[in-house]
Amino acid sequence: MAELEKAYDPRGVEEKWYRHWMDAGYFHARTGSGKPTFSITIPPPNVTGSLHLGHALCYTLQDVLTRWKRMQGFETLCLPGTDHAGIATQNAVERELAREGLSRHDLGREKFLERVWAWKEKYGGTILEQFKRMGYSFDWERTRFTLDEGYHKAVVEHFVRLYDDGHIYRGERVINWCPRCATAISDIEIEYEEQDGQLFQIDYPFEDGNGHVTVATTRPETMLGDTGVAVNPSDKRYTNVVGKNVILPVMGRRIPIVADEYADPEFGTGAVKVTPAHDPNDFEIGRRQNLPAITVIGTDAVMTENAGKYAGKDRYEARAELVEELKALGALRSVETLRHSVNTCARCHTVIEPLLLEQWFVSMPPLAKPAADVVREEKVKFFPARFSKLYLEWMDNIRDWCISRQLWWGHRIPAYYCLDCNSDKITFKTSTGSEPEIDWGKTKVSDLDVIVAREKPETCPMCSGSRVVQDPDVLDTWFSSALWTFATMGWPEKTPLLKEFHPTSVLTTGRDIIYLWVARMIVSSLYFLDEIPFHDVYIYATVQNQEGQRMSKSLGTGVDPLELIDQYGADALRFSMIEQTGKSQDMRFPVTFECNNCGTVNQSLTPYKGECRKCGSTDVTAHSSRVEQSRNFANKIWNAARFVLMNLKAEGEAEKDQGSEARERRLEALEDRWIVSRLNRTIEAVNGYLSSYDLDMAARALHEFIWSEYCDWYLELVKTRLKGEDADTARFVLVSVLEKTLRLLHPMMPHLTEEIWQALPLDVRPDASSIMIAAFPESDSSLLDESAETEMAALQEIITRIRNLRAEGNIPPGKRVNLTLVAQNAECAELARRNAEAAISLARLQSFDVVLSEQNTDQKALSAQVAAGALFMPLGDAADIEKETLRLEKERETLRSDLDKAQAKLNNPTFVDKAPAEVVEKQRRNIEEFTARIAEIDERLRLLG
RNA sequence: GGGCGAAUAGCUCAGAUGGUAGAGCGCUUCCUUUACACGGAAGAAGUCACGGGUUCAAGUCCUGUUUCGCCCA
Repeated sequence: MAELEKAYDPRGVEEKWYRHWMDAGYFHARTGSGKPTFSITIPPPNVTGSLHLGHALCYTLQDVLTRWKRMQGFETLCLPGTDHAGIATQNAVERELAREGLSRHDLGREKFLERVWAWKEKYGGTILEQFKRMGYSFDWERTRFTLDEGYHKAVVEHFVRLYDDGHIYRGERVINWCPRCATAISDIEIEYEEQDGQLFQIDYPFEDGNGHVTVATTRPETMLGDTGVAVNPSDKRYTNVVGKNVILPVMGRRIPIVADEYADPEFGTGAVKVTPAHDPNDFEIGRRQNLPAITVIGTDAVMTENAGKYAGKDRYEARAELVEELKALGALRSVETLRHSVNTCARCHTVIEPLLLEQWFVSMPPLAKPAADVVREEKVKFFPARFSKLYLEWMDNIRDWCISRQLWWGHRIPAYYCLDCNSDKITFKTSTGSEPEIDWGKTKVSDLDVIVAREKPETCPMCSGSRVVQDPDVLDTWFSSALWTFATMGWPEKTPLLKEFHPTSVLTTGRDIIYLWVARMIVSSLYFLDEIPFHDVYIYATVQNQEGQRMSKSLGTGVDPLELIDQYGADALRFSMIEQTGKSQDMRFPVTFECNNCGTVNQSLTPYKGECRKCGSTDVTAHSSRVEQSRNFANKIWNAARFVLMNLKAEGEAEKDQGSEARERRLEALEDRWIVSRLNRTIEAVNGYLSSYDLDMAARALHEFIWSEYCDWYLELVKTRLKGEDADTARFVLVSVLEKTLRLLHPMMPHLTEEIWQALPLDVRPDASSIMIAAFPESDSSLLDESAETEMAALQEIITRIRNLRAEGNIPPGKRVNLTLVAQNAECAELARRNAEAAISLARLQSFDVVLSEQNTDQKALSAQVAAGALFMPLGDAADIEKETLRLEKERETLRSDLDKAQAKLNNPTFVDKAPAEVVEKQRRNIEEFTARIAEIDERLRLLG
């Protein structure tokens, strides 16, 4: 066994063990093992992604659960993968093209897709490689990508079956259009942003010239497409104008006033302009009232030819000019500034343009019902539970889902059109090439005869012609992610993997994608497999920076965990994140970066590159007091292990023992019984907390046990014994507790625990080639020892109080002093005598006298009360009488106040009457104790004179 | 406008089922003692956001208010 370094250095160690685990195939889940299974399909990060602390938390939690279950003997699958992320990835590649002065249209669909695949091959694996540095035990042999061949088959199957079952339809709706991304997006991919805007009130004159109605809008340019004005049927003000016409200013179009419930009499003037082509609500009004829809803004956010003289102008330019014109016409009644929420694209924050376009939709309500029920019936459980309410509210008010995207990167919709059968309904571009190119913008797809098929038809089933083209759109990325738990396992094939590992055990994810993803996975799994996709949904905390901003690439607040790993090690990062995850709290995780080149200190680096924001140097050091704290913890464990190993080595060879459990039960020494009892309580706590996803509590329990009990007390208590006759037992307990603790800690700090564990003598370890496949400890209640814990607490109090007296008395650390305990009773005296050696050693005493009554007490002494009695530390002339007097008086003061409070309670008849007997009894004991202590102090003060 | 969460030591946070508030960092004093200075010992520090209520007893339960964050419309 090599000599361990004085301080733990994670570098090298982490890499070494990770490679070892990979080579040994420990991460790989086997089918047919017959063991109970535990499975996770990790939320696939975007292929465009690079790791930030939010990911680090999410996947660390999953790795902890996975490692824990694996050690418990489950056949464990943690399946990794990435998501093709339609818009994000296409954007990234388009940006790259733009730097070459090209657009995707310059390349054409096929060439562009080649570029994206090349880009994916180059950068798409980055985040997975970063996961390896975190130590995640994912089954890399089963890594999936949402666009790989088998997965695509599943997506097509998904679409075709839903279509055949009548759940997918084409339709014209006002959808959310992002002019910058040039695609439709779903309702939940828009974000509301508070912006300063203006509210315009515009007069629409009656066609008969008698007055006008006033409407209000924040988007005046849409008025060019108005085809009506709606008022509430119950609104008395407008009863007699319903059915009359007004003249749309500027356009001069005659439009009717209609009665519709949508108009809110309380809001504004009670009359609303109706623009069916540019507002989803207006679209509904238009349908009900038979109003035409006139599109005045195009997909490029430029006014169309229907916008009259504003045709060809940008939407904002048109707005400004139109407002001027209305002003000149006297139709502009008022303008007020208004802070209102504006819909923006969640990806690029461009203001969304609601447009009337033809899209593919999934009709959600019938699908959502069973998915809501499984949560209501707690077949799928949320942790924390309150998130199920959020889920149910959304599911119960579900709307149809727009699934087509006008992108090239993604799963192309498996819908085909025969050019011959539809020749009269298709508009062709005037193309010079031989192949006729369809102008999809001018072709009304819903008029075409459609063939939805798993594979492209060779010939048209109607006319047997071979000129068949595929729908140009691709599917929403979430449409494919919805299959993640089972498509990754081979669905639609009935694979053994699917049979054994689905439903998965738990989904760990952020609350921001409960709707986007969690809900849709439940829907799909129920629909296609008739089973839930996962039993539990564990929603984890959002990681924020010092200012409470969410960590995100686009905000520039993302912190690359690898910077922290370089500085502190992966185990330290893992542990510090786990220990800080709360149930309800978001998690602030401040990190500062110091540039070693220019000295700049700030809280972020250049996104993606990890460069100093000022000088661009990559020689940057990350600092985080949180991670540092866990690094210190790792070092503490390392050194405790070093101490244990040194002492084993001193004997020449390890302890041989027959059945450590049996030996644990025969322990006699207080500290042995105590530490074994505490360990078993910790094991119980850790298993319990992990079961309920309270990983932070589990981490805290381990931290407390290892540092404050094993290191601070057990190691110290055992030191003298290691030199004596009982060294053998001491060594046994020392090493067996350490060994179990390492296994208990392994899921959180995998590398460190493996490194130490492998250094332990073989005969103190379970029979396993790696700690990661050794059994996870189970609590043994027969080893819990209440009396040892009580006695130890008394001993700890005595030692702490003596140390306190030493500090008060300014006694040099090396100086041994005499000490007397006047014991409360014979039992306490016995306890103290039993543990005299420990007290002498840990409190550095010359002598420790235990007596039953105060006799010949040196007048000049410091004193303190403990549960077992009163401690006296004679100081002779060295005592600082004045200081001690002051201290005693202060203590007496506190005691009196405590006494008064206890007395007041007991004087209250209702308290004595109603409070539980034990609570009343405790107050009685308090009074006795406080009174005795005060008397004691009075006596001391008298002696001190 | 509706919903959810948060407010506890200088900072960041813990505090099942109500019974006199805890940790880490920071701070003060002492210590390089043979596992660890990435350490040890001791210590100071809190009207538990605010107002009502329930209760013998409220950081904890109920209710209202304020501030902050997030979600939905």
